Amino acid sequence: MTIKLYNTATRSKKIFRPLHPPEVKFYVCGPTVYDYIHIGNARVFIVCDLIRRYLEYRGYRVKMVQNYTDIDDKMIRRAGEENISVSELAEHYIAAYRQDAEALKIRPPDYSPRATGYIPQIISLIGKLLAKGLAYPGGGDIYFDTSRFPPYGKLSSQDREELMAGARVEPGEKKKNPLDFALWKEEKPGEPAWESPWGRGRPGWHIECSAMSMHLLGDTLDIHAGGTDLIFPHHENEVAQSEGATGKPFSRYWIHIGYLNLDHQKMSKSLGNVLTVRHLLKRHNPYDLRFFMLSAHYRSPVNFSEMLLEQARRGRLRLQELVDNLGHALQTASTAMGKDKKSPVSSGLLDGARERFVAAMDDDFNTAGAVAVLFELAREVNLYLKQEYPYQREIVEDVLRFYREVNDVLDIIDFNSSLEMDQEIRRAIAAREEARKKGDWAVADRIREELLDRGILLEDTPHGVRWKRK
RNA sequence: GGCGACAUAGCCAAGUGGUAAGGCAGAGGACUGCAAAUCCUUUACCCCCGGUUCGAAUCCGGGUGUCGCCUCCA
Repeated sequence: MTIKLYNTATRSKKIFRPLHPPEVKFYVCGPTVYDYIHIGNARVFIVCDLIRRYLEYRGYRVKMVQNYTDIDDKMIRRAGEENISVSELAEHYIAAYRQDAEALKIRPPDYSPRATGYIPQIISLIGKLLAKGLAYPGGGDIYFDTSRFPPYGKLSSQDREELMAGARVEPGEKKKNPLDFALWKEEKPGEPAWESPWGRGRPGWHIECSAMSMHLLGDTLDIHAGGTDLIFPHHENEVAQSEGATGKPFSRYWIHIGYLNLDHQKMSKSLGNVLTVRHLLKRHNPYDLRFFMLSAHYRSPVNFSEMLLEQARRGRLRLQELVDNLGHALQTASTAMGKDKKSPVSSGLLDGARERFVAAMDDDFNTAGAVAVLFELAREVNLYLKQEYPYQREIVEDVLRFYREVNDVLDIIDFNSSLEMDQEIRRAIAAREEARKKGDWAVADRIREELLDRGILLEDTPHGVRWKRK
């Protein structure tokens, strides 16, 4: 097993070696549940799910944790605007996230902790940092003292001095140093608060991830992932808190997923160009969205537009067609013994494709390369379907099995797209066949048109009529 | 200002030393009653200028351009 992955911490691609193979401890920074997730969020979650699936495909046992941030400034502000409690807001958007994720074929993680469910662990972690002199009280808040943690800035390759120069100092700050960040915030009127040894209050943003990941996965994770914008300060701060408290490496690998822009612009509330998954799924197929995401490398920034999605849709259709056609071929395939040695589809061809698929994916999850392999194989298989008849059941099944196998990882093809043959449609098709036999093209074409209007597309193959949803 | 990423055909996109995968769109052809699907053929001065090398899209230096982070944005 030689998967290579790019580690943000070392800025290089290295062979992946988890601490205790075959187990992989994988933590993903999940959504702040103050709104519906947008297409950019979706990219992160789709990619992380893909990484998990691929690691499992390669024999690892992945223990995956993805949190919900259900208490922070944005949550409080939003709840205030909607005039509901923070926990009501959280419940609503957690449920919404689950629906969206399921629609996008994102498998649920093994654990989905909420920050508010880990207050005791957070308090104990802060206590440890205070005891070690890495944190200090400022007013009723508790801050992490970045000056006491020399490696600060290592993950994001930032120099402390430079960071200091660029840092903004708010008036009325209770920090000693502009880079210090809040571990615990003193209670403010009307805001949720919990008891702690240093008064009522709530956790800062960064501490929750450290507390939850270490509690569920242990002091050292194998992989920690999130969007690139989390590198600094969020992940830098997590490293400081966690390694400061335990003295052990926090995560062996850091994976950061590139940004998704909308018409070359960052999505933002102020520009009013936020595209939610919910909105997109009304008009688009989830497989098309997934295929779009996976057609570029996860680290490169990608642009999103209706036109690009349409382009992706047509490409994906090629693979979908292939699988549909194979399903159709299976209906007439013979069970003749022994494979035709001269067949363009030999088991060697499939093994070769699998090898190249794995090689691409092993190389830092090169999904674009992996998909290309599927296209190349598709051409060979189409050639077989075109030239060899009757089809041999064993060959058709082998190919289908292969696509099913890789699709367990990528999930870009719908294997349940064939539908029940409706009585009425069956009759219309039979009537059309009758007309065609008589050479009555006008009637045949009219029936085809009528079915097309109803979304049924007919294809006259040399081996019988096929129909599918348009 | 600091840190970092990226620049490959009309479009999307792989490719880290040996004269450029794959997809979309386009053109031509085959198949078809016509379609659809499919197959075949076809489309690249790899941003610019230097350097290293027998040889560079790929390494090094410089430039230009786009973008991200440094503001609790995925």
